[in-house]
Amino acid sequence: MAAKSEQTRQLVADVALKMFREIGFEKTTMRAIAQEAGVSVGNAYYYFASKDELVQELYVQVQDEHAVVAAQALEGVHDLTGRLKAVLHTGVDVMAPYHQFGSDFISTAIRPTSPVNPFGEASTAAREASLAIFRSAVEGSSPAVAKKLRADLPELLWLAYMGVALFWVYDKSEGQRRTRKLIDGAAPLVARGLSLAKIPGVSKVFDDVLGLVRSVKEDS
Amino acid sequence: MAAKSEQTRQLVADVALKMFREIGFEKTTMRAIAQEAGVSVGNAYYYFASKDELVQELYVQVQDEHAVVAAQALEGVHDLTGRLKAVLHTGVDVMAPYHQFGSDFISTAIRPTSPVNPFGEASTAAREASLAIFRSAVEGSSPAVAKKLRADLPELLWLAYMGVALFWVYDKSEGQRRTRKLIDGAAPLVARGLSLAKIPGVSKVFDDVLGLVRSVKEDS
DNA sequence: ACTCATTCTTGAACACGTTCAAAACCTTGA
DNA sequence: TCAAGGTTTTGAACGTGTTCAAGAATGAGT
Repeated sequence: MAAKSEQTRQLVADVALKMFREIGFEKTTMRAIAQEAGVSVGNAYYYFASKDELVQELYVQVQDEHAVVAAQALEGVHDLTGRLKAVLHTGVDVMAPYHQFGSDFISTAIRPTSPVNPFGEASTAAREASLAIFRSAVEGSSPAVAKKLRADLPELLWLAYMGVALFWVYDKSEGQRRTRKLIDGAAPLVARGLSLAKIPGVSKVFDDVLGLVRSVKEDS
Repeated sequence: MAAKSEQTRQLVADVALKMFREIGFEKTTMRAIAQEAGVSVGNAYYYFASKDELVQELYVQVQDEHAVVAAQALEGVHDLTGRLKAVLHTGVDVMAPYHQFGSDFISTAIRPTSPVNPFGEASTAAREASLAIFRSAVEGSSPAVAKKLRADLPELLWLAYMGVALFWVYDKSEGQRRTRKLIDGAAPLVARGLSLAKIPGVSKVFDDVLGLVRSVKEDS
């Protein structure tokens, strides 16, 4: 069976994630991971081409958990404000154990060549999963979001979520109180802002924003 | 005179910045800098506590140049759209020689403990200088920006500028065409969006946005 | 001119992420 | 049972950023 190989891989990943959580990114050296897992350094590299790939492992795991928890939190909530709050708060929830790790993570993730980069190739699956959460948050809301916004909104919200995550990393208040405050304040504002789309003067601006987003996105 | 010491410092900095520009961040090793400058590795570290501090040197220099060039470009331009474009385009201009270096720079800069972090302590001067540019762009515009927005707008625009810089780093189109497009599209939209503040329904939302920004900012 | 403290400079040494040739361990087929 | 071929594991070695004890150069006071 191929189980032995997979077992080693899992062992290394588990040990690494545990150490990331408990002592942070920098102190979790490849040598320390190997020693703690009872394998050689080279063996860890046989399964993970770089330390970054171990971070990627963490990223995927956190995203998966977010998908599950968010879906649960969305049940029975129908207004957009509530649905946004649900998705964002659960997002912060699943990241919480890694807060001290956050800055190193982002620093890694932001590099275009990193496997963890949320915009990059290697993270396509994780990004799609995350996008799907926002799509469901938007589509399931009643009263419904203006039709012309519905297509692009999930992506924009996801982008905003990246911003929230960035804010969270810098948030040194206890329990990241400020991030919670930001979410609670911003969610209703987004919902109200979107409802302004009915006002003729505003509608035009919205159209142009969407047009710009699309044109910049397509020209790649 | 203390000139000899300052001379060595400048030499190291100049060599480092030149190498950053020409061969990128990673290939510019501390050993290579030292060799090229004709000093020992330890000597470079006597003047710069870390490689990051050399990046900080670059950051400050680019900001200084931006201040000069932007002030020039603002002359004779009075509408907010034009002033925004001027500031943003010159910002991209001064960064241009470092585009390939950008991702490493941002990856360094985003770490809260880094001297280069634009939100951090060590960059206070550079950030203030950059903020001043946006303040002057807003204050000098006619027709004037709504009074209640005037205080907070520069900081928000600066934040948006950080976003533009991030976009620019990822922008692989030739000459960063897409970033230019984004600026040209976004500047008039911001101006038009702000003019909506007069509409009663919109005004309330604006107030709440500002309230949220302030409350999150103060609670630190 | 001669101290002596301060400033500047050196290069070996450390821990880190990463690589790689070699060894050890399977698994398969006869 | 054995040999062959593939998979997994090892640990020494490389280049990196960084540190530091030691030495050289400088300057101020006598």
